[in-house]
Amino acid sequence: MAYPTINGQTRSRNAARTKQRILDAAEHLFAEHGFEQTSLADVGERAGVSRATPGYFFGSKDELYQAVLAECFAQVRTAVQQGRARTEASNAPPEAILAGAVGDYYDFLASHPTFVRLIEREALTAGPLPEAIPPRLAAGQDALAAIIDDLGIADHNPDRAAHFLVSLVALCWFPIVHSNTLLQAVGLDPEAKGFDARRRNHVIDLVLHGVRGSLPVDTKSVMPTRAASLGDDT
Amino acid sequence: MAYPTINGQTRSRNAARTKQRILDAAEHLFAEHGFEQTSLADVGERAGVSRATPGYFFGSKDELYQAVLAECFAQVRTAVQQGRARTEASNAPPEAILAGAVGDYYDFLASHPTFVRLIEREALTAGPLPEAIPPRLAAGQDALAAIIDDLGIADHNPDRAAHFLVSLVALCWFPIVHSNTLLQAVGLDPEAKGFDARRRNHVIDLVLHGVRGSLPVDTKSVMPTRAASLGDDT
DNA sequence: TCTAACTTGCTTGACGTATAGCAAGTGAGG
DNA sequence: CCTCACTTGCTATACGTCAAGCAAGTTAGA
Repeated sequence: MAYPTINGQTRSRNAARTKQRILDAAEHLFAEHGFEQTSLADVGERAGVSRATPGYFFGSKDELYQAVLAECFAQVRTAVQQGRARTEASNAPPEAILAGAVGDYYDFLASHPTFVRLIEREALTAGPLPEAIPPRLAAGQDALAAIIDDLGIADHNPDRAAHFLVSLVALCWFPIVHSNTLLQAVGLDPEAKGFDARRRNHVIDLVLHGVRGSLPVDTKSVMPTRAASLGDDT
Repeated sequence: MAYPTINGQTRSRNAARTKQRILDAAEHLFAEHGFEQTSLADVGERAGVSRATPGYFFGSKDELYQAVLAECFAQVRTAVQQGRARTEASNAPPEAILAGAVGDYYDFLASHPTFVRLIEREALTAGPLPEAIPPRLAAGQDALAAIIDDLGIADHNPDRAAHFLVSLVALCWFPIVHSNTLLQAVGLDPEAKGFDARRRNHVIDLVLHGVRGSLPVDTKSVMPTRAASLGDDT
């Protein structure tokens, strides 16, 4: 009668595991329904624990959210750092490197839709009004700055580089957020086989042509190796 | 002590005006804080009426939201139609037309940030899970489809056109939603003088180069979205 | 090795607050 | 005076948080 569980068995006690389960459940629910729209009870239910356990481990709902965000940003940072390390080790021509980076970024986002949704909500919460910013936003801002720093941008030619970076992110990001609205409305199915490959190539095309101006670009020599190998994704 | 107001004066009663004020207040608050995070009391306060007046005029919170959405989409539709009419009247070359359309679209979004935020929230609410879709989404889907139709897309070569349209929207859309996160992180200030002009040129550049680069032989055929379909659509 | 004392993991109950919606009231203007 | 425009009062519900409690696990001492 102690720890009633799904099948009536007594559950083993394991703080680390439970904490991680709560974190995972929270990440999914926050991404899917937003912060205010997910209750701690929801999180507990999805994690297979009781109402109050999320609060027990994380103190408050806000702190749980912070923890989720932190974990997400940590993922991105390691991904960015890995990508950068690989780039530095390669002797490929700049265009190939750029194409590879764009492709990698696209693949990362496409395989982490919950992250994208989470950040998108974050961006909307950080409204243009100079209201007192909820403390849960600070972490995100800092992490974002760190990532930008990891990318090694912001040194030379800030404005033009910045616009390109924004465009690049936008092109990869947007179809994920709007997969159920705009994409559907224009007849694109993100679930379709090969969609990600086509979209990725389209983005790379746009960015390379943009970077090169009107100069012709040999697209094929620039394709990342992964473009052909990936049929579908997670 | 019936209708206490800001200055203690008796207020005149005017249903239409009050309704519009409530609608405006709701649009702003929904866009700024999201649906769940704005209470009817907030709307009432901002509109200068009492707690329950929004409910009195619109029945329920959901219906108020629907009304807000409907008004927003109506705005977009008229803007799209006006733009299209102007395009049809012009004899400019396809590239100029495309550039003009992109610029118009950018300007519209830049001057309607609440609309952008509203739709962005909507897109996030329409999660990938096949849950029962809230009725408030239906209006958006319909209006969006109508707009696509107005633009005369989806005729020939739907996939390429669709991807270009998505990219175009993404490039204009993204900086508005992420003005306080990514843009700030990369050192771009959307409030700075001339930012919109620079961004708009950047977007037009990217799109034009992309269009030109992807099908270098025949420029006109690359823009069926705009140039070839102006006269006909379903 | 047995067990009693103690710690940690987790649950249930309770309380305060926010809020959507309803119902009854009240005043203005035709 | 009567209807419409609008208000205040009330209720039900949902949720975050706190506190008490209990069981599983751990350590210390015989």
